[in-house]
Amino acid sequence: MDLRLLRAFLAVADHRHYGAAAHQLSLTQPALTKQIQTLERQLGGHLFTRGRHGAALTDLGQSLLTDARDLVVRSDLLASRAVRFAQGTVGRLSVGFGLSSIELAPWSVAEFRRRWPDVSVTLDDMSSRAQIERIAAADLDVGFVRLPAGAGLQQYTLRQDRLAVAAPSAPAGELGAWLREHDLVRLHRDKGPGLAGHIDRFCAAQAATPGTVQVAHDLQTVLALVAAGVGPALVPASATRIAPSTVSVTPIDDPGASWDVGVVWNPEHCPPVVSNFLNVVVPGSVRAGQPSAVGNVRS
Amino acid sequence: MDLRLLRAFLAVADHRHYGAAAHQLSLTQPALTKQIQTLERQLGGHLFTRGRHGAALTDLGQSLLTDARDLVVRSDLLASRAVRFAQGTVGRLSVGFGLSSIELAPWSVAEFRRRWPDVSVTLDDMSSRAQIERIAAADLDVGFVRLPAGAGLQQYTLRQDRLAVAAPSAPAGELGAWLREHDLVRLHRDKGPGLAGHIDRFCAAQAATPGTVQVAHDLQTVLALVAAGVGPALVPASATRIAPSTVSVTPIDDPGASWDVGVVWNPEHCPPVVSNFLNVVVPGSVRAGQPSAVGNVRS
DNA sequence: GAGTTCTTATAACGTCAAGGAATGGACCTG
DNA sequence: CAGGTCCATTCCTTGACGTTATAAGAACTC
Repeated sequence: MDLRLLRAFLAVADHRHYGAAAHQLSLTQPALTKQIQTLERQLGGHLFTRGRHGAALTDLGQSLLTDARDLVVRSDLLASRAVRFAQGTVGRLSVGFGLSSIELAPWSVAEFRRRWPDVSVTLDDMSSRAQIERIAAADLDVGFVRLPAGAGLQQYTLRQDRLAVAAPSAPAGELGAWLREHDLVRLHRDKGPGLAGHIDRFCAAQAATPGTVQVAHDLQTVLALVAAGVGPALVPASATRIAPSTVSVTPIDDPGASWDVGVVWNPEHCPPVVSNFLNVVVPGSVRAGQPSAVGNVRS
Repeated sequence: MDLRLLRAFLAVADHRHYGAAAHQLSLTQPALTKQIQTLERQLGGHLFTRGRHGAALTDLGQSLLTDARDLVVRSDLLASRAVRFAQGTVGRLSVGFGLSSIELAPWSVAEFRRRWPDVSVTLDDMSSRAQIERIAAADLDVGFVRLPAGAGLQQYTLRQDRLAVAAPSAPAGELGAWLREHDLVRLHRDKGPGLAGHIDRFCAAQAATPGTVQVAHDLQTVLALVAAGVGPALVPASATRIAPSTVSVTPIDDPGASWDVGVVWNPEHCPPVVSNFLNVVVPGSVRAGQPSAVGNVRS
């Protein structure tokens, strides 16, 4: 069953005239005649009764008509959907975000949704480390994470973040000394292994090893505990926004306290939707439209 | 969108191996490679990631898979249905019958239904004249009628029928004299114009012009009126079976009282279902299976 | 790490069928 | 009967498809 022959059949059925049908198909009449003859040979029966008034459908032709139309329409739909999918106009995209990107991800996703409304976007909240693992496994498309991402992945730095002291009042005196005198409210390691590691390294660099007053499972709670006077905490400066007004957040002005935040993706798994998303986040970063092009489209 | 390419795509998707897929398609591997490349070029994206372990579907391939399967299945269905329709294995058949063929038609149709269960048969009850008109207009496929059918139609004689006298008791004496002494219960002309004409001609040949006692609209009623003593009637001898036991039916032994009954069809409109039906009615009358064949079926 | 063995991709070539131009033939119309 | 309108046929060119042979790449083996 060749769709080309079915299209020929439908054209003739519509026009009831070989010449007109051939013109519509950009063919000459003899070519069309041969196509219809081929189809009739394959089916084993005549599709049209030819006569002075042109071509009229036989019973067989009539019985074929609706289904043939249906099939041709479906094939066109299939093709157009596939092309749009290949262009990233439709499809699915999963985006990861976490502590490091509370402000970055939502905006990017909203903008992407506006530009590509037919792509369904999934937002997943998880630690930078988990994002990176899943991106490497091609299980997640892109992520907003604490950099660097690691080998094999591509990244783009969007901005910097740094540690800040969250306490009822700003710490007085030298920071290292202050740290040596306080135990900290901490975020559970699993919820932010990158952050935890960073805090450890920074404290070590300050020659301090503060203990743990209490562990919380999200940043909101950490800040609430700080506000309740349980103890101070080291938090990302970007968390200022979600801090209660009774908590003083003091960014730490030290190179060792800062890190890069950016978007990460897997160059081995970069379908058009991903390229399009990256172009929203970092305009001009990736050529858009046909990143996985395979040559010229003919038909 | 070429179904051949979709089949290639599905084969590779199933086997995840070009060689195996090519074998299934009775192709060599390079040919299959080219088909997939063609499809990928048309869609504008890769369908498979090729590697040591064969070919794995990309997102694009995955998104195409179910719809492609559906389309291919539908095309196969369409083709097989069309072929069976062309062979007369499925389809529609309208059969006409009337007074002349009360016993012939039902048996033929029943037998045909047994042999070709997927053809839906419509039985239409109408006069021979109406059947012939509709057959000539290709509005009815075949009919069981009083012969001859007329120009342009083909017919086959199945048996003879003749007039019979239906009366409370068999007519005594010479028939012509008897006819001249009785008025008749008659069937409405429109219900059996052929029969009515035949009766008129026969009576005229017997030098009788019997009047009309009463007109009924079906044969059953005519016989009931006879049984009720309203008057005698001339009816087809084949009507014996439906006559009440109190009515004596005496076939008339005269060449002028008999006629042929047979099956009629339109040679200009003789799709396979019709040929198949005729083969049931008159085994061997028409070559079965591919009466409207158009050459050899290749694919 | 060189060789082997899996893959898929490419090159070269022959074949066959699709399409175009010209022509034929059947049928109606004036 | 000439002219017009259809579809069918013929002949020819071109290109697409498939085959054979070979390359190229990646993952094992020893």
